Amino acid sequence: MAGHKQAAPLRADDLTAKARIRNAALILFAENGVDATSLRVVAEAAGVTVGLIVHHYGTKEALREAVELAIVDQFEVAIESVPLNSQPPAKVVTERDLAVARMLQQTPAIVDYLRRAILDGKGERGDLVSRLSELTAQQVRELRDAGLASTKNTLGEQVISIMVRQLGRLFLQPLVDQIADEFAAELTGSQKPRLTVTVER
Amino acid sequence: MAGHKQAAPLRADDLTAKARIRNAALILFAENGVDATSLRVVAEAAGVTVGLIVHHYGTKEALREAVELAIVDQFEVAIESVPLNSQPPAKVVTERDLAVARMLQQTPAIVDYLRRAILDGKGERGDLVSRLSELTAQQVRELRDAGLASTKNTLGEQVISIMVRQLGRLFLQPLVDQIADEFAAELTGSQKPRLTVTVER
DNA sequence: TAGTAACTCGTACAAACGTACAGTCACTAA
DNA sequence: TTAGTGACTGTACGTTTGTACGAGTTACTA
Repeated sequence: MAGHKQAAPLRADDLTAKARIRNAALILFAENGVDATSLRVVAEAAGVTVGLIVHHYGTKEALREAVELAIVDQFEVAIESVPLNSQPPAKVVTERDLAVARMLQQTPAIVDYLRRAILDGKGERGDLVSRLSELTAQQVRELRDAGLASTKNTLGEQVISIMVRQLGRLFLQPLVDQIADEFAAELTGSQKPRLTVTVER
Repeated sequence: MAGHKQAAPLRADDLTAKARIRNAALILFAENGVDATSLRVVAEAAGVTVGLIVHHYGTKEALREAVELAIVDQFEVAIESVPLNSQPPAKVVTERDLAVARMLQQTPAIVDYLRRAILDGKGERGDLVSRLSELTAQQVRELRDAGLASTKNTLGEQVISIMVRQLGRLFLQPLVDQIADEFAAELTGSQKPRLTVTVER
């Protein structure tokens, strides 16, 4: 299942038109939402015409699917960049966390897209969130088999803990930033507040 | 500034058509987003025709404004339902928190709408978030004048702390719920996990 | 009672959207 | 060379959207 990924580069200058379309769509979807982004502005951003988008992806929904697939891909690549047996198992967890964090920081559009996806998520199986949860669950199972992750809590609880800790802070940051900007005059000198999200029970 | 509010009831059966339109819009905007909600479905939900919406509100943007105004109104009413001098000042804070929490629980559409508003927030002054921040700031100032709230942290920090603690949990809950549903089989017996959001520094 | 203002409806329209399709170009295989 | 295939363009079409507007109805006032 963890086959060799081609990793579909999200950042490069010489890409096929098909990839340029997908990357432009990710950025625009993340920034303005899928509904508010017309295929025409995607085409313009990618330097192609609307017809070509239809040619390559068929429908807008299929383009969205491709964008989400690319996002899951990035997560997989980041996680697999730290193999299970490469380090003392205690370090694998924190290293993988770091790799994902670096990936998200390098492609902030993914964070923005995820925020919207979770918001609009119809909770259907096959959802983007579902796929990421499954990915996380696999990771937890791996760690358990290696005798590392505790088996005291249920798998579901561990998955929630990981994803919410990782994503929750990123989701709430815009709220913090906006408020911080408005009271910038009174937040003298000190850096912007930081969030921590914890899951209990 | 804290004049007598007419409180614009959000839940009642005998309302003017104008109010029914606003309430239907709040619910539908919250559920599907503003862009994905056509004036025609709002009209149907309110039991009127599209023409009447235009007559009362002019544009869709103005209708959205009215919805947001009604939300801010609800917050004000909830806060002012616990007057400053009604109780020992130590209790005023927790009682006001409770009043707001009750209001949000009673009208969950407000929570959903807020989640979307923060997401799409263009960060402009006059925003919904801006207005709520200002409302919170006023509250904090009142408490400071009463000698209750600490003046050790800046006003901005206190506003962020209050709003994020109050709203952050509600925003992340759908994420937790969706994941919890998918691992329902493994979350045997135990209730759903609970979130806590804290702000540092 | 007459009149006027507000409420409500139904229709109409321009703009924007996603999609379909015919056609052009470049390149490869036979 | 010829036939064919995939990338790519431009136009066109049907649908849905927000908005405009005239006409009918109700309610209140003089």
